[in-house]
Amino acid sequence: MKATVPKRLGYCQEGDRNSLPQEAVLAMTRPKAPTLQTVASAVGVDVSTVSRVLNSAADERERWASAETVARILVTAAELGYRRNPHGASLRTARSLQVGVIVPRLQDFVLATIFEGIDEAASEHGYAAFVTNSLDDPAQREARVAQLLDRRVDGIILCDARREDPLLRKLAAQRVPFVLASRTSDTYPGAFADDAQGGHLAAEHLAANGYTDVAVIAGPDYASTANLRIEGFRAGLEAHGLSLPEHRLVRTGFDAAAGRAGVDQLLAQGPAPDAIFATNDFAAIGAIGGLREHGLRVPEDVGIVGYNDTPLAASLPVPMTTIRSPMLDVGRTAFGLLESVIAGGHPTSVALTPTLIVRESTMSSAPTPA
Amino acid sequence: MKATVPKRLGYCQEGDRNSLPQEAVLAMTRPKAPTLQTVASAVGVDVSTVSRVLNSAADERERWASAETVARILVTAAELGYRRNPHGASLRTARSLQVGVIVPRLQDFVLATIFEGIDEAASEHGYAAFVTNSLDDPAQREARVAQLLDRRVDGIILCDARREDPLLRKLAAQRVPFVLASRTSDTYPGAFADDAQGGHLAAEHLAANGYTDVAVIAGPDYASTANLRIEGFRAGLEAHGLSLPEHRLVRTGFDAAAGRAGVDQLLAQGPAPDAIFATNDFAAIGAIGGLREHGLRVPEDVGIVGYNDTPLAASLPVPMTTIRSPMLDVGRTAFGLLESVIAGGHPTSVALTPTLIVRESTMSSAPTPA
DNA sequence: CACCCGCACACAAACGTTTGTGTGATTACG
DNA sequence: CGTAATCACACAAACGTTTGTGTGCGGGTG
Repeated sequence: MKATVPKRLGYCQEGDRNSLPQEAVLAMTRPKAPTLQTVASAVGVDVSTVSRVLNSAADERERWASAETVARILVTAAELGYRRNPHGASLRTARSLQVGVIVPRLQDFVLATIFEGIDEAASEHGYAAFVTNSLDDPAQREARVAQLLDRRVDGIILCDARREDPLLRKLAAQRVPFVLASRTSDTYPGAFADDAQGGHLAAEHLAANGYTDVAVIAGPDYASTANLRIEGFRAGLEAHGLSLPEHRLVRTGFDAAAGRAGVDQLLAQGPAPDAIFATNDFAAIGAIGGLREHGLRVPEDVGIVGYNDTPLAASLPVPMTTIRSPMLDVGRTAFGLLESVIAGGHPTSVALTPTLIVRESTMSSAPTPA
Repeated sequence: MKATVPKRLGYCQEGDRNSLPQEAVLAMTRPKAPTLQTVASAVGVDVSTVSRVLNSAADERERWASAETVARILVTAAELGYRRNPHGASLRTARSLQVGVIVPRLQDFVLATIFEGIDEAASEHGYAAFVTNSLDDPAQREARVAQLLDRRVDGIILCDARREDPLLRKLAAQRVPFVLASRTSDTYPGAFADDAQGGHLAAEHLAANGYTDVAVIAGPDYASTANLRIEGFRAGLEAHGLSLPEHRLVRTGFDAAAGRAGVDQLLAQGPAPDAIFATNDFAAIGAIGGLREHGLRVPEDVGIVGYNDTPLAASLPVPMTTIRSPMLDVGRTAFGLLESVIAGGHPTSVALTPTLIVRESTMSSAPTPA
């Protein structure tokens, strides 16, 4: 009997199953899917012919069978509801048409969006995409990568790369196809938003609006995104004759709690700055909360610039100036790069351009100039 | 040629590959993974023995081979780095150890968290989980489910069920193992937060704090979550002698923009309510923004209760009262139920209890009673 | 001593594909 | 008209597992 089921899985016994009339049992069991063989014998040809016809592009089909046979194969496959069994195919071809994605945390809006882009592109190209959290923990990410490799994914997209990342070197040594997304590392190819430019835009905007004493609340220093945004921001300030002194830069994290903590740190060191650039919208929201707790108002007392243009930014009590980065495209592009690597190519990284979205959080003077 | 790659992504041609010396090319190619056969001949036994030993629990192994053979198999498998090929296994067993998850949208913090729970549980049980968006669009979700089925997933978790859902009936008729999560529908089993109770808690809290004219901004009516929260809320109000008149209930959506729109709708109909219960934290944040635009302050003029206890809620300028629902557990439980269904069981739905988190957004009178 | 049983394995048959290599029949060509 | 090329297929061998069944051997029993 085929119906052996692992017992350890608290399997509802259903002793009645055997007492039912035969057809009832048959009705309960899922009818097994038609295979190439089913279609082949229905049409009266060999499985190989069916396989070739079904796997060819529409205009290539007649290379493998006569027009009439092609038609018969197509219609019987359709009416039998034939669907290729990916396990058989993958076993034969050693390609799974599956890719894995590692993100720091899927709860993070930015990463979720990037994955949406990856998933869209993957699905359009006949791939399926797995995603899992690494929680930015080296042990966890290594374990997750191992799981993906055990699943025989064709490639991996890493969204949690660090600078000097040993895991990447290991993957490269094992010739595992992979690309990066969101965060850069060394010279491995990947899809990124141009974070330096984003930082630059933020700085220019603040400088142009008369802010002179600006501070930055940034994410952890193992994330290239934070680093590049700071670098670009600093360069932008300097281009306008301003600077970012060390005590005006605090590094906390990417979430709201981190933003609040960042403000506490800044204010503990002296007077409040004119404006704060947070490298993440959520941190920015937390910062606004922190400022309020210290009796400071946005934008009257302190201007705020966030990053990513989360949907929230526009709907906040004080709509927030922020840098919009093309997260969905980062994801789509990353998948494209991975596909190229899988095909044996050596693509180069792609940087997508961010844009500045100006809203009220940096309008202390604009509406009613003092 | 398989190597068709979208040109738009500057894909490096690599004509040089053919000009390299033969060994160099061989060195570039990934060494093929050891199979059962590799291990078997290294040890000097049959593949079947290796398979049985490797697939048995530690204390069951000696049923299949002598202690010495078991040990030899184990160490050679380890030092060869043997990893079972899932395609071969799945082909044979007709089980993929993969499950699919359909969510309305992964960008939504709530759904991302539920998926995290599913993924955790799945991974612990040797399964891998796919997730994709349905965008709450019937055509899209049907297409996604079909893709999952084509991948031969062992079961599906649907987080976007609707009331009277034809897709669910279809799946049930085809005997596809599936469970629901987050949203209920008919009597299909699933894991949910007890949304009625959550609504009740919100109502009780508002009533107990002296609010009498309360309004609700809710999500779309095809989502059971919104409906149950409203139902529970209404019941809670009535238990305290209050009521929810029709014009105090507006249905928009789950995001910040929807919350803003909800406030506009409410205020267009007359005076502002005492308090607003939004069935989602993001909608609540949007509502706060909308209120501010109308010159109303939270909590001085209007109290706000959100839902889900998003991390943001605690760090908002005015920390928000909200209902915490155990999203991660919803995910974990959903996977457990699915596993049971896959094993042939008929589990019953599980409702997890939410808790009220009181913060400043409903403290107009509490700190300084008028 | 004949017998049976359990042990420790081996054998072999699938599962559903893909793809290299036949093979008859028809067509084309010199 | 003979030969070669082409067509329209069929055959068969993998890919790596899992699992039902077979088998020789040693030891215990009657």
